Amino acid sequence: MLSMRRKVTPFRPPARRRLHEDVAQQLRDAIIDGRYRAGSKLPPERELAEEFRVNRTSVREAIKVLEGLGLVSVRQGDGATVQPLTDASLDVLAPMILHGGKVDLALLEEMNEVVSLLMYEMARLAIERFRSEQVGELRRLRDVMADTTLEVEARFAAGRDVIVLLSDITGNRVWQMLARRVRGFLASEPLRETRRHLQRDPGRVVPVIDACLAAIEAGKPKDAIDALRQALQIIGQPPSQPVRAGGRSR
Amino acid sequence: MLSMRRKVTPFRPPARRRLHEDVAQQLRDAIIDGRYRAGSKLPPERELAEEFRVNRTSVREAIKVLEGLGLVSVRQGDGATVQPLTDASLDVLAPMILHGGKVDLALLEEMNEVVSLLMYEMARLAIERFRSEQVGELRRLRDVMADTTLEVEARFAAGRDVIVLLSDITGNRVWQMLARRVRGFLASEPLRETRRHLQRDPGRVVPVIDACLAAIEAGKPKDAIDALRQALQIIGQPPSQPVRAGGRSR
DNA sequence: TCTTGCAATTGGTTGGACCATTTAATAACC
DNA sequence: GGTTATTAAATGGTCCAACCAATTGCAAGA
Repeated sequence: MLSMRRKVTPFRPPARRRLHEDVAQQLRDAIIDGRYRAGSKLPPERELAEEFRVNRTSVREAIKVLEGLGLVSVRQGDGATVQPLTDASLDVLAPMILHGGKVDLALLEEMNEVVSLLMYEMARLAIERFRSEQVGELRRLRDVMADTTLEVEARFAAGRDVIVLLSDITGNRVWQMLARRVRGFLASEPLRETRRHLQRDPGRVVPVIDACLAAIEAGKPKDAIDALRQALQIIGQPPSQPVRAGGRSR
Repeated sequence: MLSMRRKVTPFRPPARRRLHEDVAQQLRDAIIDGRYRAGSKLPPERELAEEFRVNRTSVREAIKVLEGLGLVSVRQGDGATVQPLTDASLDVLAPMILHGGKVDLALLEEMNEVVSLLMYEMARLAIERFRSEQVGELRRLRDVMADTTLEVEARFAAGRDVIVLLSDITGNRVWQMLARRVRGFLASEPLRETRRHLQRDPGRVVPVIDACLAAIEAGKPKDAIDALRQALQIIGQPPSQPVRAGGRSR
């Protein structure tokens, strides 16, 4: 039926990164894993530098990143104190969901509750403020998502772009910023890996888009919003069983 | 009638900050003000160091902060490229709303649309999942917000704590993280200044809380949610005219 | 016992040197 | 002349060593 197309470009981006990024990621994961508890202190910079076999500068830049994520609080003379994960930036959510190679399904579902509610409200506003000249781009993205001859990742990317497009339609800059953060979040490696694990299908939401487009063209935006609400019931809940179609063995 | 109590402690925390924080803030404001356009490049680190009269290290740490905020993208060999503000972290929203001493009322309203919808959905879930032993803390916060003998800022803080409390009641860690970010956002200096400018009243939402508490104790959570929805109409929209009562001249 | 002051710890800053990557100008080649 | 390889300049990344500044705890002294 649908041929699961192999990756055309099996290349991985070179893992060559900046030193402090590597250090920051390791420390970040250590905090997420609970190896450093909230309230406790990170080892002194000089000590970390020695352990990582790296200059103190790199450690400092790494800690600066952690501070920006709200994972630690740094005070001169005192050290870097680990903060509760609930106080951290949403940017750490992705590595929290997938850490140690395991998917935290409970957290994934909690994330789903928030994101789907968020996206529903945003889409609702977008439908109310829709202007006809914006329909073309939405239709184009829909076609990409539905095209099973394309790579899975490209189709997912189109789905994420729909989110950004809807935010642009709202004409609200805060929705625009939020949507772009959500896009980045969904495009992050941990979330991709999670989707691979759950074997999600990018075409899942195409019927919803079709229903909305049809309703809008029929001049019945209310129906489009209803279709969205119904979709929440479907998309909001991860399938209890992995999708069966086209299963890959690994 | 109600005596606008003067500040008991007129002390300001010493503005002694880390160098790179100051540099980061200046650069951040420059980007927000449009002095550096999206797509253009920041001056080289060495140049900035000279201009700021600081060491290159401090400039680097500042740029690292900007990178974490998504304001610039740094590539070795090439410089630091300014990113569109829509791609930045929500953490820059506060200084965007109040920059150059002026409040961007349009952006403030856009923020309000998003935040009030967000908080409404979260509160709705909280009401559905409410457990009786959690009512005490909510009532305590309500009393603080209603107590006009307290400092205005303390009453606002209680209001922000309500948000966090509601997120805890949902039992959803992502709502918890989101609520704490919102609290930090609302507690930021630009937002405080904005509230001072608009002369907002911390007691505004007390009737809403009372209505919800009453409905919950009456075993009618539906009514509580209805009260919330009605409150959206009131709170969601900033008053077109500044509040008249107790007006300060300046 | 309490206060004061000192010293150790730890983050913050500096200056300078050198490495790695990117870009553009330049030279070599066809 | 146009294309490709080379080189050099610009710029961020890392390292080193030293010193400054804030915090904390301990010890001496009142």
